[in-house]
Amino acid sequence: MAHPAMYNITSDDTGAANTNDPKNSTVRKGRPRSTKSKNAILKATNSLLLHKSVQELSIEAIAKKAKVGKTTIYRWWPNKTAVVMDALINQPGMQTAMPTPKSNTEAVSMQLEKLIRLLQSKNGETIAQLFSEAQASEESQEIFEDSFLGPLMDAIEFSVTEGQKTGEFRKSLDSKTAVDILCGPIFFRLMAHPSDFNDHFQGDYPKEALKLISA
Amino acid sequence: MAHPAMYNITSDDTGAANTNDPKNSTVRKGRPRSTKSKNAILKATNSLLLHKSVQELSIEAIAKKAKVGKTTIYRWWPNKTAVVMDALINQPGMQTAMPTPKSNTEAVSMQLEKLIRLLQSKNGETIAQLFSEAQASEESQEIFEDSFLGPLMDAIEFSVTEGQKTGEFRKSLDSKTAVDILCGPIFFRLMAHPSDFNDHFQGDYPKEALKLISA
Amino acid sequence: MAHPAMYNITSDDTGAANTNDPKNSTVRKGRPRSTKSKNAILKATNSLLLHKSVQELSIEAIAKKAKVGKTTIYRWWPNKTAVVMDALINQPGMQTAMPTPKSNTEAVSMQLEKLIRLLQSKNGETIAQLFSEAQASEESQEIFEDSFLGPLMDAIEFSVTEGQKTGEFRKSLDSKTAVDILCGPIFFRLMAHPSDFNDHFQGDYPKEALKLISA
Amino acid sequence: MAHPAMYNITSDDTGAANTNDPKNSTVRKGRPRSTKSKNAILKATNSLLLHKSVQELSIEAIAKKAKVGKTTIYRWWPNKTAVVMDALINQPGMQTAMPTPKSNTEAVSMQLEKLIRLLQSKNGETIAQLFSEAQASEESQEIFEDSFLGPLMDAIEFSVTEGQKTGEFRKSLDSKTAVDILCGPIFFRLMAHPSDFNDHFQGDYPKEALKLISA
DNA sequence: GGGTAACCGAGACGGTACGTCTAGTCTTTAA
DNA sequence: TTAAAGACTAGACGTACCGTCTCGGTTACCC
Repeated sequence: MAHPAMYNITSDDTGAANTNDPKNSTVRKGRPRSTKSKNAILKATNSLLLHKSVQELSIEAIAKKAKVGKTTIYRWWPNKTAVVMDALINQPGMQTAMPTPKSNTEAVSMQLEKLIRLLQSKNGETIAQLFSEAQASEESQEIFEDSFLGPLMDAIEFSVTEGQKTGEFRKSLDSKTAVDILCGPIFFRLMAHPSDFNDHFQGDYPKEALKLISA
Repeated sequence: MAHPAMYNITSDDTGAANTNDPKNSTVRKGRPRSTKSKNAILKATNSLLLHKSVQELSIEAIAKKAKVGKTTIYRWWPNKTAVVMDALINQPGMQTAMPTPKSNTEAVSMQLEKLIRLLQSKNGETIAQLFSEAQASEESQEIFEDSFLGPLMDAIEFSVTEGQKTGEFRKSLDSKTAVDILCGPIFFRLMAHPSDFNDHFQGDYPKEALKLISA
Repeated sequence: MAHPAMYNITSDDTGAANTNDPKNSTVRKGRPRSTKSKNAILKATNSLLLHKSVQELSIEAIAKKAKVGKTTIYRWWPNKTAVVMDALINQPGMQTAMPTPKSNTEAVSMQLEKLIRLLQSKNGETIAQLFSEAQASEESQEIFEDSFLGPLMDAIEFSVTEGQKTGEFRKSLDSKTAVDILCGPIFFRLMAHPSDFNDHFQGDYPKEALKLISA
Repeated sequence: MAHPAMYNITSDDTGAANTNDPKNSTVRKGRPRSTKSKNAILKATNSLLLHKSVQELSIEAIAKKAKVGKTTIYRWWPNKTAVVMDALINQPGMQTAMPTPKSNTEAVSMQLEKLIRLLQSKNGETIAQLFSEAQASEESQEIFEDSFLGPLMDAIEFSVTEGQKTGEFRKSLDSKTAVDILCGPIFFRLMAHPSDFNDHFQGDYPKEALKLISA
């Protein structure tokens, strides 16, 4: 992963390296990355996503809208998926914290509900499209996994294994399979029947899903 | 759906209209569709899919490989998804019949096993890519739904509702949700962790899945 | 020139062969040429020429407008130039006879006036475009020469040589050069400054031109 | 005339704008036009014209031969006519200067001879084809007029009016008509009887033509 | 304060593929 | 045999983006 900024989620790439610590081994010479340009790019991307699908989006259009050179985009993100991923994550109200749960059952339930809520928003469509982009290229796959799917699944898997230890969930299930059983139907419905997604999944599914894995 | 051949699956479009029945109101005038070209196109598509993803595939490349004019492709299929879908379905050994099951439980089990087997082959990747293409355009979505996903899901849903009537499966589950619960994890793993797909899903999943919906 | 109808001007190709004389050695078997189609093609061509240039015109468009198969056109005319040439000539009021002139001077004058009148009509533009088409292909060149330019120039050349014999025109000029001198400026202005064509050429030019060659 | 380079003849478009004058309001941003590509395109065009007519020539073929993207051609020239015109003019030995004439009669004679010499070369055919292209489209017409025909005719017209003032040429002729009379026959023979062009026109015509307008 | 280095915008570059168009040919049924 | 209909191969059209490059300029750090 040679890209300098690694398109990672929350870090403020800019300026961080140019601290006043003269011993910092990663002192950056030259003109620092422009926060203005970065923000313009992410903002333009989000704006374009309101009317276009990820697939319809072009780097060229983003650059034009953001009044930025194409090279500036390519310098910091390896491909479209990375830009969109970053734009998505940097939306306001994206990193809402969860209240600490009382049990692992409650934890999983809350996590599923959060996921469903996320996918029901306008962003749901975009995420489905990113998931799709990921099928086309190894590189996009990795980004989607690292930035979105991985953390999400890891958190759920953690709660599941914990719940298995406490006896809340049955141990016969492989924890990874359990996560597939919990999350699979959600993504599947999102992608296969997007119009039905909101209808039935609202409050019902998490409860139902928990039954599937509870002891 | 204005396309003449409607990219439908098994029908032999050619010659069928020019029967000996002179009263046939749909007598086709003009030169009939060339079976040779049709086959060349489907064959070329399958051949190219061995080394390329659906997204990398281009109509131009298919036309070149099949020694066919681009217009001939555009005349009969509305887009790439349709061509690939058709090519996939017209592969040898694609329409294998299933033995009649003894119970609805067995029926669902067999259907899931068949699906998993299908997705484990080289075609699995292609299907995942078609599913992805479907996210990008309404038109592709429709084709994928009509030609692949719809029939498959309908068959499973039928077995599920039958099983609910006989008491094999619990009635608390909406039949559509049940299908999502059965199929979702399969597709999810295929797309999210393709490398793990073969490992764990072989024989285990269908049994496990059945537990989820059985009474 | 293997084309059966030879796209020649005035002959009524149709029916002529299928006379009632059974001993006619050139009896045509099979379905006779359709006069209806022929007329439809020529009419469609003329109609399309009202809004399009010869270059913009396509065989396909003519066939469609005339409700005729493309093959029917290709069977009887070798190319677009031939069709347009034929359509032009078969327009009503195209073969107006000239009154017999009193002198060769008058003959040439009348011929030039007729030519100018012809080129001033809507057909003038079309003729310029046919002249242009002729530059692109040998075949079109031949058709334009045989059907339009040749006869016209021959007639003028005849009058010129006659006039040279009678002493009306000076003999120092090669008769072919004389024709170039008489006609060249007309065509040149038509093609180089079409907008100025009508203005100055109306009645002036023939008189002026005659001075150039008169003894 | 929105095209940046205006396909004009002799100017060296490249770099010219980036002079050392810092106040130059037309500072060129971005990567400058590639002289290499420009030359490759013109060279390829000339090379292809040796074996093809202008009409047979395709932008695609030029791009391929010049190893250049099609867009690079479309960026700088509005159409095929413009490219060919530019290629023609940028040939070596195209802008040969004329010796200063002693009289207007001599001037016109020299101009006509130069024109005939030009049209007798391989370029003659190409020019006839460009003249033809110009009949088909308004845009091409303008380019041909501005780049070739206009300057040529203006120069001759100037000599004619001068000659009329000095009494060398008769004043009864409108100067524009005079130019048509001088040049028309040349172009007419070139286009109507290209095979006869070289034979008769060599040295005879200019003298003959001058008689037509001399006092 | 001059030098060096990485950044920035703008936009041209070689390419690939798009979906449309037309050419001229071929293959069928009907007249 | 010709006509009509329309499918066929072939290939150019002009456009849109791709990811790279090449300019003139800017903004930091370093000596």
